[in-house]
Amino acid sequence: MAQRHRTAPSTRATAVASAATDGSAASLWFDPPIDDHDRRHQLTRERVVAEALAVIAQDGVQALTMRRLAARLGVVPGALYHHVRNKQQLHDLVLDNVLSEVDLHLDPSLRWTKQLGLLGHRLRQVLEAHPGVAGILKTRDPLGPHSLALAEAFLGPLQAAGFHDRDAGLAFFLLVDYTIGFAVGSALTSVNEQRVRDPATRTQLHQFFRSLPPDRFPTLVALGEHVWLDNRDERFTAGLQVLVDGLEHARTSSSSQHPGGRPTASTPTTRRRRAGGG
Amino acid sequence: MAQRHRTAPSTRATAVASAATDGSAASLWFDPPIDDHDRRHQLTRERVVAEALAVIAQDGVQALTMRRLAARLGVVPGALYHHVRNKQQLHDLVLDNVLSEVDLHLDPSLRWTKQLGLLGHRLRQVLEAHPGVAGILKTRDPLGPHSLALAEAFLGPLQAAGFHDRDAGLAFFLLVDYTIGFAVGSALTSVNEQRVRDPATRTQLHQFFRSLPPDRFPTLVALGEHVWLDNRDERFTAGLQVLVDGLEHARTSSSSQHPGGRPTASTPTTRRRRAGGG
DNA sequence: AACGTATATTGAACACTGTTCATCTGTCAA
DNA sequence: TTGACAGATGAACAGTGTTCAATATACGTT
Repeated sequence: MAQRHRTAPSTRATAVASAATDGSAASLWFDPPIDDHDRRHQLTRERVVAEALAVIAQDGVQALTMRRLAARLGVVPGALYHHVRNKQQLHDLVLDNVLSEVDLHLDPSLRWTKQLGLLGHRLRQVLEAHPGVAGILKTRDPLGPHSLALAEAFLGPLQAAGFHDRDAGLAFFLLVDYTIGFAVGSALTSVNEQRVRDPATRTQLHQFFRSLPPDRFPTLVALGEHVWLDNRDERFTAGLQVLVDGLEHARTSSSSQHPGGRPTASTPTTRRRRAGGG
Repeated sequence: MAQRHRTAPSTRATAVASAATDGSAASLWFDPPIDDHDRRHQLTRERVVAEALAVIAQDGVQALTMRRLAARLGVVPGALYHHVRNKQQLHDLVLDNVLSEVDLHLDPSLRWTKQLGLLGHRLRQVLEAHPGVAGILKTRDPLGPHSLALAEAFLGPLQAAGFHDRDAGLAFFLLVDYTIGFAVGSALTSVNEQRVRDPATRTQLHQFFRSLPPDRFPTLVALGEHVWLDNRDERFTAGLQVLVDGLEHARTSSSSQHPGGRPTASTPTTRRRRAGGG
């Protein structure tokens, strides 16, 4: 009787994973308990990766442990290694899976600056939707298909805008380094993504900044601690805008005449107001 | 006889750490062997941190293990916990120690863009001199004194240049997020700092990029794999330059009239060349 | 229809990791 | 000389990633 509910072997095994929570009431009554028999093919790489994403979404990437993952799948830890070479590969798969969520479709009629800004925002949004996943980028090289597709999406508008090989590459890295650096979070200053929402952490930092000696950190104290915590969205948006503006400025000023030089020259007429005093 | 070589307690214990490899020949001859007696006060927090830095410099931050660190110090693992609360604090101490190497001195007569560029380069240089240490920033909040001093150093020229509170904060984050994001390395594309020098990795990536399907990644294949690996220095320099240019552009165009809006508006006269086709 | 094979899973183990704590010991002060 | 005390010890605990012989199962073949 265990044969009845076998799904078609060719379909994506994600269907198997969602079989228990299927909408049809029939499956609720007639599906045998999964734990009894038929333990043969219930584990798939997709199911492992999906559950890994669930663990990360629930308790962060540091909680993703082979044993815990195996326990959630109702399986012994060693069983995972038949579907995943090691934890590093699991990380790679999770990362590529997350990056696949980035919508790469672009309207070519938009300005290239707008297109790049859109991509940056989408990438950041996806990365921050899976807390901690961006941290994987620190350890692993993202050379999965979706990573490369993302790179292609960035490079397309740049090349179309007139950036040549080297300059397009540099601009691409600038955008991506910034976006990921931002998403990885806590870059020298901000607090970890997971902790930034914790009210205890916020009040703790509040007190911390109020206790700083103003003589050693005058500007820091003057600007206040809100710079640290508030408005992550605004921070990223403003930064990305400045960055794209800089790229546009670089494109218009340098027409790739200096192959080895800097792509942008300092503006000739530098009218500095209040440049002297404090 | 074990009393002779005790250094003055008030001096920085870094001197103790480098006593064995000191330049003076006298210490080489007259210093008694450390391992015999006098195990009483030979362990200090500074010695622990210094040895941790040595381990990181030698085998990377992942090789920094309490047991290994203890073994190198000729001590049992539990002994470390009398000088360091836990491994997180050890990371914090290491990080702050590294950041203390950043030279924060700036010539106020220089343009503010030049000052910020200098700081960015110095920060990156120090971070990449200690491979993997930048990765600590992913996990820990850098609120040590040297981190804050670094923030102060960035904020000073910005404020002097005319950036007001919020804008100065945003610009500061932009610079620091980018620099650290770059130093953390391997942002979506590049290879880990430690691996990028490995010739095997390079040829491996070379073959990998040559094997890519050109129909799916036309721009990627056209640009070639040299974009990935070559000239990290140039990548950072060009990116930082674009970034500072964008900041200057933002400062001159927006005179803080829009408190909630974007600091930079898109250029009104958009002359697009080759904007249509690919 | 029964058999043998291929294979996913098991259970246990190995070598690690960070961390704690009762115990011991060497040093300094009284 | 004695006491107190701070720091090092040794051992243990719980947890980590990973490997591997043995097992049990479903499938393809005969």
